Amino acid sequence: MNIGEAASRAGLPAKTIRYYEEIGLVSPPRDANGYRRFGEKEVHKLAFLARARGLGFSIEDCRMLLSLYEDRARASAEVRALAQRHAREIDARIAQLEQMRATLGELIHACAGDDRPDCPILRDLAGR
Amino acid sequence: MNIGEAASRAGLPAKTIRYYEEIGLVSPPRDANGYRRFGEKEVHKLAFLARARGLGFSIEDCRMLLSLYEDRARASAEVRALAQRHAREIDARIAQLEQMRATLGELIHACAGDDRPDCPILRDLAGR
DNA sequence: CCTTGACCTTCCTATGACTGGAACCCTTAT
DNA sequence: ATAAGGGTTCCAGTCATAGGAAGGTCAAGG
Repeated sequence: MNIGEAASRAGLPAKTIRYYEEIGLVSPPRDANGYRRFGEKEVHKLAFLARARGLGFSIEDCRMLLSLYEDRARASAEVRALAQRHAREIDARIAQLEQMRATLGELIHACAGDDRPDCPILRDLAGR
Repeated sequence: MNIGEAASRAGLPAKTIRYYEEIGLVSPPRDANGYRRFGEKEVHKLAFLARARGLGFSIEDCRMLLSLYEDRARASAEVRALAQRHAREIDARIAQLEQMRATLGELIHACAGDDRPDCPILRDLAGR
């Protein structure tokens, strides 16, 4: 199948698939006309990537996960460690966003939000 | 004062301040030797930017906030609306990260993480 | 006076993970 | 013959910086 069908089956834009080829995540063979040819295996790999990216793994993590996936002898501990490291990063990002959100919430709460110019949000930004 | 001191007072890298000048967020005058000269007002503005960025506002939001800040007649409602829009975006990002985190947590939980090759994480990524 | 070291300047490149667009080729149907 | 709807490459842009090279400026010390 061509890139368009592979894209819709894997749930990735064709552009992204070309990019993944460029950085060596996939290497579909070419037809005589130069078109990339995708088999089930490649589509499966692309879907794997789409899901891993959907879970927020970086491209380099995905590269690692793919190679672990293709290594039938690897220990699940390695995958688990990678996932745990990633989970901790997500936790940190959530914590940071929640901190922001809390501050923002206080400011919004304190601001009358009417047509008068006094604004605690700007007052806070201007210097606490 | 020169850029170095302005940077440490505002809590921003000098590189970032040059960038902010490039995109028109600040316009410090120059000394005869070509050095940027920062007064209290500019440093204050930079600190304002640092705090707004720290709350996750985009550069364009910051530009807006700055111009609202400098408009003594603006209604606080406008600032409040901007902050609320931003808060909703943060909420959405938190929700997305929490969704990821939950899935990841389940997978990690299901994975023995030992030296055997069977791994629910990879099995899930490979296709549910 | 000269040098040293800490500043400052501009300009160019890179990041991550794509996205958009131009210019051009291939295939199929009308 | 042509038009539509694929495909191809290559270049530029995104966001908000960070890193580094090459060179100008300044105050202090020998």
